[in-house]
Amino acid sequence: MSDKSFKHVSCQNCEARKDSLFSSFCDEHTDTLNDQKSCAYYKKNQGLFLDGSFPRGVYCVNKGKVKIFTRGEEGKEQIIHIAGEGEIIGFRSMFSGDPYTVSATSLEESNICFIAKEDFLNMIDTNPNFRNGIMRELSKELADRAVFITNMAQKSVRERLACILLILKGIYKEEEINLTREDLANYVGTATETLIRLLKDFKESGFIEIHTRKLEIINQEGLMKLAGN
Amino acid sequence: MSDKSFKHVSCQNCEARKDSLFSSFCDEHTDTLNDQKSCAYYKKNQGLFLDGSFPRGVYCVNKGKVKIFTRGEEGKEQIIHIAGEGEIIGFRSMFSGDPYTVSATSLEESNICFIAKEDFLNMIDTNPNFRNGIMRELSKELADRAVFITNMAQKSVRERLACILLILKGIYKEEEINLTREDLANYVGTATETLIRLLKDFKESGFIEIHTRKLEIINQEGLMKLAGN
DNA sequence: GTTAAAAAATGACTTGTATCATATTTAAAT
DNA sequence: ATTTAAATATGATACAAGTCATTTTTTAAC
Repeated sequence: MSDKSFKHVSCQNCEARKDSLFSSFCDEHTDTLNDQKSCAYYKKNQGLFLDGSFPRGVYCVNKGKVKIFTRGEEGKEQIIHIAGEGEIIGFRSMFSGDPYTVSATSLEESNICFIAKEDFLNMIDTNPNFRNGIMRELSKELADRAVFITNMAQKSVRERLACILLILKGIYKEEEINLTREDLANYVGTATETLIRLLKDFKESGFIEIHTRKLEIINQEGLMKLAGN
Repeated sequence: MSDKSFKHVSCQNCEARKDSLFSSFCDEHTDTLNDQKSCAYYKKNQGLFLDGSFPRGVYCVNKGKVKIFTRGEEGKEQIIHIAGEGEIIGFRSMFSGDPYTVSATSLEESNICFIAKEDFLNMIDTNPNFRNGIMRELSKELADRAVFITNMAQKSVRERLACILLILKGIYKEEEINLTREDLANYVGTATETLIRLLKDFKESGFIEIHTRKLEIINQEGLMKLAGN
């Protein structure tokens, strides 16, 4: 609604920071971060950055959700990751000097802060703790993507949907999962029609409840068994 | 053959180092590296490390090829990457303290050096150039894996085989591609039988020549067109 | 050189999932 | 409230690719 109300968040009191790579910052570093960051409101489906453009800095999600995706040959999206509160976005591209290889778009009304490239790189250089956190995060994501590749190669769409719903449960926590069928299909890696049929099936099997667009997981155990990892 | 003949390679004269992240090392650093590294011969299909075990250091390929893979639910391998000369293997796990999430096995007779974790981490801490190289490499691989995921989700097996053959061309250079049909299938993410049928088809279409087990690409243009990225 | 084992190849069959067409519901706009 | 557009849902059909069974070829072992 009111853009203004969203705009000014202080890093010192930021709830999201506690779950972020900035959580280890001392008071002094936090003050500096707060001075350097700018904060912006994003409405639903607003782009943060586009594949091919050059990175000017990193983004940190204060509130909301952001999809990270690539586009295949015919322009079809493949969602690689959905970032929630506390996640830093786009730092992979900080180190290479190359343009973005993925795009990022808000999935709902979001409040997202921005840190300029030079400030971010300066943090990396001067704060070994932070740097280690970033490297750990890069490694973790690399591992996640190896699993993702393996799931794509070896699991059925049905199994992959179970996997993704569990991942989404971790992101949406107590909230209901709120994605278009198309986005969900583009995350699972299937056709929208197939996804819709499977959701119906999952509902009838008692795994989920469907509240119009929103999904609620009601049998996590069952999904885990189906997902198989 | 003779294990001994393989064993002692000096970093100073190492051809592979020129294509590696160690290429920027000054003479002094190279001498230190040479003192710290140990060198070992691996016969074909010998494991370097296994998923689940704890990393003690990193490996650097002097000669040969190494497959990096995960295992899916029923134990089927999914090859994530094939490392050639000059590549450093297993550094992702250095930063997290977690066990390996992938396994690594030599694909042919190989000569592979080893650098202990503490020595490697010390290089990272004291050599900003090297550290930046490592971070750039982590980022690059992250980007590669996003593309891999998208290809898995959106391309046909036929298209994926074309992609993988082009990647292998980049790794094997002028050598013929020398992988078992099973390994190749586990890279493309398909059944071995399907892969064999497609290879025959590619041969009949004039894309490749098959010399028993070894593959030679004779129409790179055609494969690129088929692969579509 | 002969034998045994592993890898590669081929055939027959089945099925999961994509595609295209169309209908219905929900959300947005006037 | 009505209209329009977007999202969701369902049905019918086709085919890429998996699975299982069997044969042939290659490699390794003795």
